[in-house]
Amino acid sequence: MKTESQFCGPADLSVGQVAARSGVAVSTLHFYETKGLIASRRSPGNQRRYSRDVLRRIAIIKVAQRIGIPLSEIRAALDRLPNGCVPTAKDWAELSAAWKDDLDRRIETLTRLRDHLSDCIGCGCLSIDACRLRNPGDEQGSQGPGPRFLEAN
Amino acid sequence: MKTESQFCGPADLSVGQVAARSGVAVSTLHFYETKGLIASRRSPGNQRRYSRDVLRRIAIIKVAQRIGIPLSEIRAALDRLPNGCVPTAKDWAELSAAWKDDLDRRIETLTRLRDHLSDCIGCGCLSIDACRLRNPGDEQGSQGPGPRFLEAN
DNA sequence: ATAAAACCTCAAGTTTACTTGAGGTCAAGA
DNA sequence: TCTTGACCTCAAGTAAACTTGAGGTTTTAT
Repeated sequence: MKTESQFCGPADLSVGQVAARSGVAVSTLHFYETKGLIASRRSPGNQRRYSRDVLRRIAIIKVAQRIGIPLSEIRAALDRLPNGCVPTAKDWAELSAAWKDDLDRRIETLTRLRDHLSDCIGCGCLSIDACRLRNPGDEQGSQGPGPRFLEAN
Repeated sequence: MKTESQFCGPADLSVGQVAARSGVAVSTLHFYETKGLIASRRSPGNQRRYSRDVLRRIAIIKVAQRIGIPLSEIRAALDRLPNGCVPTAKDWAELSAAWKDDLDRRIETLTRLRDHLSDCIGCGCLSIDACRLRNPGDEQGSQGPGPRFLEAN
């Protein structure tokens, strides 16, 4: 409140300010920086200074995370943006369109799973080789972290 | 193939056999056992012996995982079953009904997110405080592992 | 009787996405 | 000036769900 530049210009933001405005912890901002998701300049005293674009970038990151995109992919997507580190509305349009497809696929997968589940409720058919629920086929359903078990058939 | 008991009775299974039939790795079976998800008897030589029910139990675990239920909850659900360690068709009906609700909720959340995303594609509205995408509200979207950031507003 | 395949235990490693802590620096108000 | 509060850098911890490895025992097939 006190250090905000009087005229509402593009004054740089400190980590604390970015944290407050974006809703992510300071430690997370540090972390994102090490992961190459955001960047910062330094003040004479070696403190991080962000331009306001970082807020938009973080917004994009958070949306992507809610969709279920891992940080590595988010980073890759942001890296592919032609406009350096300032995502434009057009960039956002492209990203969000791609991610929407991703989301569509996830929703479809889960919906299919749900339908099978409905079919199987109460039927007791959960046999190892017969039930469709047991044999994923196209439905991947991998969204945890860590090494995933590769279904080997 | 060779050691299967001749008459197709309820002969106990070794870890390797369970692994082969269920599609999960031996190490995973060990792991599930330490987590209390499955149980085993021991042979005179201290090797694990499973009754066939374990296959059904594993089937249930895998379905639940695909739905997105964490192992801890799966364990809790299985523990709550009245019938000891052999889930009956009725048990399965109850579990799957509960999990279907869970799945329904997840699908709804993602669908809502997708709709917002569609609204926002190209509009460039991704401003920190205005956009609905940025302000989760009811949509939790937490499905990663590890400590989650608690949205503090 | 043996050799090879399958098991056993326990400790430690892996990935993702962060957080916590220690030990020290910078900036701003009283 | 001095005392906070905000920052900085590393290193290490956390949680989930497993995997890998070392060192040793059982089974099983020959």
